[in-house]
Amino acid sequence: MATRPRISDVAILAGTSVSTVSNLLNGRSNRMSRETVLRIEAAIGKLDYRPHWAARQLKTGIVPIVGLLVPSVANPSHGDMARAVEVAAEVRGLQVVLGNTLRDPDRERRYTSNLFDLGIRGIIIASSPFALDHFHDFIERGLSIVVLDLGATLDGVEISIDSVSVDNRTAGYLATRHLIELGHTRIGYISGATATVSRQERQGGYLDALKEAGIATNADLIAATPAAFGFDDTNAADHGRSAATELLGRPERPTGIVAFNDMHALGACAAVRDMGLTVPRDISVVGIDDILLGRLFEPALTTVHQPVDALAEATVDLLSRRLRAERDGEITHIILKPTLVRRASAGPPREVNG
Amino acid sequence: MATRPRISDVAILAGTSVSTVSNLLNGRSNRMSRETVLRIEAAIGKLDYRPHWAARQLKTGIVPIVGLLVPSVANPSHGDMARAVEVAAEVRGLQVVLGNTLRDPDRERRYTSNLFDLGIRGIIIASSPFALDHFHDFIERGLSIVVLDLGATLDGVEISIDSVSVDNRTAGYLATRHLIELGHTRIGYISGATATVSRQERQGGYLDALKEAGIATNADLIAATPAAFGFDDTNAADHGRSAATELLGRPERPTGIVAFNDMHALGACAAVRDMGLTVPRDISVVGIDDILLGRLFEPALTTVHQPVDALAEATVDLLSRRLRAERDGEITHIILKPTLVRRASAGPPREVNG
DNA sequence: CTGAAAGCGCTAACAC
DNA sequence: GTGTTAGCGCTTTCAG
Repeated sequence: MATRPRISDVAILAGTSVSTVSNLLNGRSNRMSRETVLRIEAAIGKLDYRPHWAARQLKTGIVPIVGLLVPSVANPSHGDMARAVEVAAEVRGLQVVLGNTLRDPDRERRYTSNLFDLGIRGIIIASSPFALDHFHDFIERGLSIVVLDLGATLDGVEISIDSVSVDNRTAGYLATRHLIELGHTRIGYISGATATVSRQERQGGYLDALKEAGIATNADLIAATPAAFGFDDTNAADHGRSAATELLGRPERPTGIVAFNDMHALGACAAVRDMGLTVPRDISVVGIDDILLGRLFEPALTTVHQPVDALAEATVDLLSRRLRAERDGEITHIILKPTLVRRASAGPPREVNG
Repeated sequence: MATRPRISDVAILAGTSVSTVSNLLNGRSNRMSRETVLRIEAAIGKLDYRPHWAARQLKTGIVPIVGLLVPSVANPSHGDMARAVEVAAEVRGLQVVLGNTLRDPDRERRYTSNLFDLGIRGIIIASSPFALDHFHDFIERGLSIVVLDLGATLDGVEISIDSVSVDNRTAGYLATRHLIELGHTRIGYISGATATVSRQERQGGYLDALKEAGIATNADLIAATPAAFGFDDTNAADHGRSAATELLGRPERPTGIVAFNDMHALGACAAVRDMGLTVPRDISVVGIDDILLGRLFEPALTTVHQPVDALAEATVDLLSRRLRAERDGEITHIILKPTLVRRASAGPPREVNG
């Protein structure tokens, strides 16, 4: 187990001092001659020297790691988001540590606290949390947070944390308008048990589209699983199935369903089948997210695409700039546009069909 | 931004010395009086003192973080595994840092190197790698590795790294025997482009079952996507679909298909539909893994269950004991038993049916 | 049973 | 443009 080279070894080999090497390492190459730079670089290469992060951290307080809090990576859409975040972080020399919060504020806090103790000063919350209060003291102690997947408002008030998200309202709008354009007039909206901001927004877009088309909204066409149904993110599809089953059991059932997300949509398709009906012949279903699996289902899921890679990229960029203190003060909200992806789960309503 | 309490603050408040506090913190409470212990604990509680990890690491070289390398968390089965590993690690006070390797040895090495530089000395490789050579120098430098999802042998030779896996051979056997018991005699086996150990093992179990039943094996009934088809883990279902399409296009096509994993099985179901056939009426499909999504599909996937939580638990336990140097020398291979889960994607073959 | 003191490897004043 | 040096917070010998 060869002992690793230290900065002093580099200095000796390069025939210079430790601080000069340190200066170079920290981007202050202008303070020394071109030749010195070359000598030091040669020495670093020769010794395969890598700075000791803990030692550096002890001094600077900085760790090249960011935390990523997701409800549950077991949910394919979060898994995909985690993958995208990791790619974006990697490019910037950051490692990602993962935490599944199950949307439990206690877990969120415990995780954040653990990460904070490790010296981590940047975390990404990849879900729209119910509230952010429980992070406030960490923020005051120097933690930077970027929320991924959240509108710019929380409970109607402007939030004071950087955020990146897709335009959820437009997403709900596009999904709904697509059904309207296909000829549907009785369109339902389903979601799971968790009252997230994005859910409200998507529902808002659904209502917008109906209004625009002059279709009266109807509370009977909106269904969500009850809170008692359990944790939404691990079993999102079950939530969708349950909500859709309820919706379809009501009088004057809809001919088309907009689901809060693709997993719910997939569950809704299962519910339609459960009743002996067919998608899209009897009931059309449109999801939101565009997860990979949607293409695999029969029928392939019509959905609204969320630009996952771009979202992740923007999020990590925002966070890493915060960490490098390049941006002080001003809160940034980045909102990306979703796009409709027409596949096979939505078609004209049956009445019009025949 | 209140400055955090240090060990000396605790010592002062407790009316003792820094080293005594440190001794207590490091489990050497026997070196001091009961009273001292109490006083120190009170002080720690009062100040809400938490040791500074970087400082500790600088001295001890230990970081309470383990790395987790998966091919791609975007793959639901890996996502679920990552979730399980994280839960197991959390219990032991360990954080998990995530890396998607895409099964690229270069990426595996780069990741490992990054984590090593951070002081991380334990990593879990949650996939059966092709080879482990590129980890050897890290192991020599003190890295502990546990491979999750790998048999005890690699290319037929006993591997010298701790491993935990399901009994892949039995998994393949159970899936195949199920089809045989249903009356199938022309049974195919499909897998993706990556020649992992687990794939070979599962295929071995498939062959075992055929042999046991006195059914001649037939190379025409085995299909895998070509390497050129691209990365298996992100698009596992596409691989399954492609391999199944090929298999079903051959003369004397099988009446039942065993897929290397559930994603492939789901892809195979899609392939069956592509041809205008029905699962399980025309073709039965059995997967291996038991991912959550399998229950959602129509028909619900018959599969072989892999005890994910137990696997993760065993893996983290092994690793954390290595890290605490509780186990020296002896290599451990833990192999857990899979079980068949009968659902709806496999039934009697059509000939027997009518 | 307790405490003083020497670093772990690095950074950033500050002095030359 | 380059080098000296005082710590960052902790652990751990080693003396008392």
